[in-house]
Amino acid sequence: MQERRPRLADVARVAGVSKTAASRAINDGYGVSEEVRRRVLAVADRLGFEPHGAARALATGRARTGVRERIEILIVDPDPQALSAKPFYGRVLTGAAHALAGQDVALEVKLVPAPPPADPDPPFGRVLINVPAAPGAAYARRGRTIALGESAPGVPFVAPDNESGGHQAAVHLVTTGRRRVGAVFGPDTPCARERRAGFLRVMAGAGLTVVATHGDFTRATAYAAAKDLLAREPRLDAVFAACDVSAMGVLQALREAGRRVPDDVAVVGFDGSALAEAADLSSIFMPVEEEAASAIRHLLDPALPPPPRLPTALTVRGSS
Amino acid sequence: MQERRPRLADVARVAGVSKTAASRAINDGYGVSEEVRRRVLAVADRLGFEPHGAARALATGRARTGVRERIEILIVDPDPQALSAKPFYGRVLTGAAHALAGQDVALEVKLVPAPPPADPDPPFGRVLINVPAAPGAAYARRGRTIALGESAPGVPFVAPDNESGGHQAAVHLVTTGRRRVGAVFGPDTPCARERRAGFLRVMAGAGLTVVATHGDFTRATAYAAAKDLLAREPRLDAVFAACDVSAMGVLQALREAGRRVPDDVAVVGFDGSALAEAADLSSIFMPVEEEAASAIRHLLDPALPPPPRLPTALTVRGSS
DNA sequence: CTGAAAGCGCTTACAG
DNA sequence: CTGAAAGCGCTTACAG
Repeated sequence: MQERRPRLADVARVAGVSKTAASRAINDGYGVSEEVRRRVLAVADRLGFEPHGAARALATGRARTGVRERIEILIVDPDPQALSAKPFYGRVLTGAAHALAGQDVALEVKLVPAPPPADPDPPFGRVLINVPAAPGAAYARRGRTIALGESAPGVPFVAPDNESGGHQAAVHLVTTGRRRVGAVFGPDTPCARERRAGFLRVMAGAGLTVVATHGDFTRATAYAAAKDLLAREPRLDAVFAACDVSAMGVLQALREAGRRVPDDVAVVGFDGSALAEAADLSSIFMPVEEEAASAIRHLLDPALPPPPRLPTALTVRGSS
Repeated sequence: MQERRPRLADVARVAGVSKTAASRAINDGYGVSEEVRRRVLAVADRLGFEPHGAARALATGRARTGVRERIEILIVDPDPQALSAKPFYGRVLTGAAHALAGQDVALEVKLVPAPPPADPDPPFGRVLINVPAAPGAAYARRGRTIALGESAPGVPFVAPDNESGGHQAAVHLVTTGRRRVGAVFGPDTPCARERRAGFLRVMAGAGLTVVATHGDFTRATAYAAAKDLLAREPRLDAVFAACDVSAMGVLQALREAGRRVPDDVAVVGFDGSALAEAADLSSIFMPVEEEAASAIRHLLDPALPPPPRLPTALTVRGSS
């Protein structure tokens, strides 16, 4: 037996009123006698009536369907395990979820290995992460777009003040008396370059030269890099790592070399993720949650301009 | 000037054909001359015509709107920073995103402090995380539901074989010659109890007593707990922690007490998250991604039964 | 307060 | 191949 889904007309008929009255009773309840309202609602409930979203959307002119709007977090990362391995993404989702709390806007997560082509059904808004190229137009068909970190030219973005973060790390090391400083910088990306610039500016100002190598934000590379630094400067008394994961590799290399942390060598990471907390690692805190929340707020209300660079903060823990 | 969105009628008029022809040209392209098809498409493109999803859904009778189906990941966690702090959730999203790849089903993330009441617009399917009570009916109105870890009675769930995981950790420690074993177990939850049971079963079998305390899966508590264990058994040569974060606290307490890891004391955690990798911590790997993927596959196709307990695996790293 | 009727934008038998 | 017309289920002026 066909269980036809009850329509508004069914409710109206059973309740003995017009569709108009039924509709009003079910919606605002305005302009119907209490008596009718009660009866209609009872019938609707008994029949299990659920308004047809599409029909309603069509009638009201709310262009998109009756379904909630959604904001898409588009994560472009060739590593299929990215969401598992990098705390960054979880933090983004946290910030986004908070900014969306009570908004009745769905938060959709999309994890793709490469920037996708145009979307046939664009969302209300989207947050781009790691979208480097210049697809510009492809993302502009509907809704607003904002990136986390610099993206294609013309795409507004929000980012932490990396330069100042590097600055803070350096000041911390210098003011705590470190003089033979090493650094494992990141790859050749805007954010890594900024961290590096801020760090070196202070060191240069303090008249200190830095034993430095480039890393790729991974533990293994940083581990090898730290061994290299130690070989080049055995009296090393501090290491700045461009991210917390790198810092973990540095810590291990130092321990294996018999150096005590922080007594012999201080270590400062960058990110301020849960990893730093768990490993008792001093780190430059990046306000990732706040970045994401700002991005969402901008999407929700374009009148709120994308914020300028968000401030980082030094968190001193047991490693320095 | 009002930029009215072009309708099918506009396209038809400009192309000099009927709405019927225009519709066919735009949709299946079946039953229209090549000539007309081409012209209609050109006009549609020039006018920037985009079919109105709701109207289309209404006309075709596809009950739900024209929008993609979605699967909701409902994370219930009183900690608003949960997504940032606990790698577990990120791993769940990774597994879910993979299982959904190429399915045209949206992955919606919902982070709430407490189990929500019934949903007015239930999704196609949902994955419950940390939903303890017995809301049963509230989640059953539409779509299927599956939980990660035991949930309300009657709700199917997928979970790792925690008992066997505890077993693996114990076997590892015993077979590598550890004899004065300590443990920082978890709180009074099914999964922590299972890990504990598996661990103790082996130890009892080996005739070893375990110096144990209860933890709460946090670093701070584990840190204190480890100090306590050390006080109760100074010759401690191994510690099992019920999760990786706890293990980090244990590691610190051991280092501060001058114990070398793994030479003096071996440490094994539980989770196998990125944290263990970064900290070079031996750990029982929980197949979280796989759990989530299985859950999604079940939602997508109920014919695939919720899998039985998924196997855990020991990953030996530098701490044991 | 109440209801007949038009209309939201599209699809699809049906007849030509 | 082509098009006039009905209809998807709901909302909302408009008139009573």
